[in-house]
Amino acid sequence: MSSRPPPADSHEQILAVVRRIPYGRVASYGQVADRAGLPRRARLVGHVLRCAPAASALPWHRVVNAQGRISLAPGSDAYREQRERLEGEGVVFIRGRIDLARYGWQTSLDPLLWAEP
DNA sequence: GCCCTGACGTGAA
DNA sequence: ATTCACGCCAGGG
Repeated sequence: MSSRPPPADSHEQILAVVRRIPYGRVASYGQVADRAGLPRRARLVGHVLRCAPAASALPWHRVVNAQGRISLAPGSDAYREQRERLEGEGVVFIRGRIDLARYGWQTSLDPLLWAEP
């Protein structure tokens, strides 16, 4: 058996994880890779997303880098589209950054976990 | 085949 | 906060 999943499977795994990111939340490339069973393959996630058609139903915009910043050239069309999609879901940008403690997927400050009665 | 680049991450200085 | 180095590896030239 292979110690590593074949490329095709890796792509499917990554896409599957991205599809699971909830509305209004964001996940980092590393987090997606991790949950896809591909630790330290953050760059592969970026590559897969780049190859993925923008017209697909994939919520690619919910994937940002570990600093809560959009990893696309600031000012580019792609950058604007990702930011607009996220803001449309209620995600707030502060000086170009997203507070991962609040909008990150499955973080300790998840409002659902700390919700008061 | 080799070399460089890149939608990244982490840790150290 | 910023810079540097290293790990990882698919594609393109």
